[in-house]
Amino acid sequence: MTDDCNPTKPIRKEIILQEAARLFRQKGYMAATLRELADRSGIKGGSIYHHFSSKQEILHKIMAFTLTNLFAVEEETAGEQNPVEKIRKAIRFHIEYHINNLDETLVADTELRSLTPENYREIIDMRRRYENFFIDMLREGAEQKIINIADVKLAAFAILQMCTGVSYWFKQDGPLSVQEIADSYADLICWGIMGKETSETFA
Amino acid sequence: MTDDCNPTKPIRKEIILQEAARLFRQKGYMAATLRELADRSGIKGGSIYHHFSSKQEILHKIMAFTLTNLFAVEEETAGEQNPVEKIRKAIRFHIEYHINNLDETLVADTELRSLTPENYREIIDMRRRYENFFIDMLREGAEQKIINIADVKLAAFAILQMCTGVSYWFKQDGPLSVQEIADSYADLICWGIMGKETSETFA
DNA sequence: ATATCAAACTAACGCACGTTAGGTTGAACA
DNA sequence: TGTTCAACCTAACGTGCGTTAGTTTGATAT
Repeated sequence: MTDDCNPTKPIRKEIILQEAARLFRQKGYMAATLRELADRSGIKGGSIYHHFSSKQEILHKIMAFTLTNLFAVEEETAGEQNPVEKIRKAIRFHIEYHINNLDETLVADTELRSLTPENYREIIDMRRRYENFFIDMLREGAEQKIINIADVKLAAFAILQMCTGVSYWFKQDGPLSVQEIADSYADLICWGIMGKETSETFA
Repeated sequence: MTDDCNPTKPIRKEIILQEAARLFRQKGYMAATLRELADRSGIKGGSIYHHFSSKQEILHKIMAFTLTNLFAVEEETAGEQNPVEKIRKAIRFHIEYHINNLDETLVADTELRSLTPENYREIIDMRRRYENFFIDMLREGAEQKIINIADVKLAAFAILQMCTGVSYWFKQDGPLSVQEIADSYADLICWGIMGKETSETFA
């Protein structure tokens, strides 16, 4: 009987997934080759197929894993009654997860068109469920007259697009911490460029 | 002497560019083949090379053309003194151009990594100039204490990301007009989800 | 010691791609 | 009528890709 906790056993598979996310992010799924992926993972080209049945499976695994993790936003915000505070928490979680998983989240966001029809349907469904969670939060706030936007669906798309965008420009050696960025985004979304204090001061 | 205004003369080249933007948007630059592009343009595969020297040149033309047109935002907002109104005008122009040129703008936004190094340098420079225009507008507003954001660069990235995102979800048969969408985005960016009236009412 | 099996290797397959060379067409001009 | 030339076609080229088949390796279990 082998030791299930043997750390060398399932590691190669995870290295491949991690390197695949990095490579797919840099070059795009189509331009990335399995030979380069194998090289970065420390094995030869054909050996990828001992761990995965196809290039497509690797992409699908990355995207499904990422979206599954993002659904933790539901537990993360479960206790919050105030709609605005709930949205703030969700935004913070979304941004922090994206910054902590730059490669995977960017791939999940940009490579939908590289999925086979079946995989596409599965992933787009998960995406829609995730979007709907944000739409529902906004709708709740709008019904309670706490937030004031004309079209909750449009606002949800706009907000998610904005927040997901950190994966594009964030660099590890930047001056801002993850929390600072997440808070800046949450403030911007809640109060706009006019800011909370400004709005109150002016009125 | 031929008629320079002959409408059949330069048309094929523009058809190819237009179909290329559509095709690149749908499948991505790498996954798009010149044979399918030719087919959609009404000619055979090799004939593309009578109009363009390479697939790469087609991509570069689309991106350079799009970014050049976006710089019209400078003239569009030139007369405006109030920083917030200037930003509103810029946002409206950005969004309207994106909606009116969905394919080209999305390609220009997502295919940077498919450019050769030289083309990449050229396009990324144009992009940075465009981003700087927005950063400068925000800085102006911040210096005049009219807008209230901690990090103008971060805010500019976030705003542009949000606005560029319309190219991803906009459908021609949707219920909202271009102006309604542009105004909703401008309001969201200026006042946040709390809205202008709400902020003033609460204070 | 021997058998087993996951993990890796090597070498090749068929295919589709970007690109090229050379030929065909048909309208414009002399 | 004959010449020219842009626009397009056909057929092929070399390349590099995802994938596969068969083999080697080395640790573990009997």
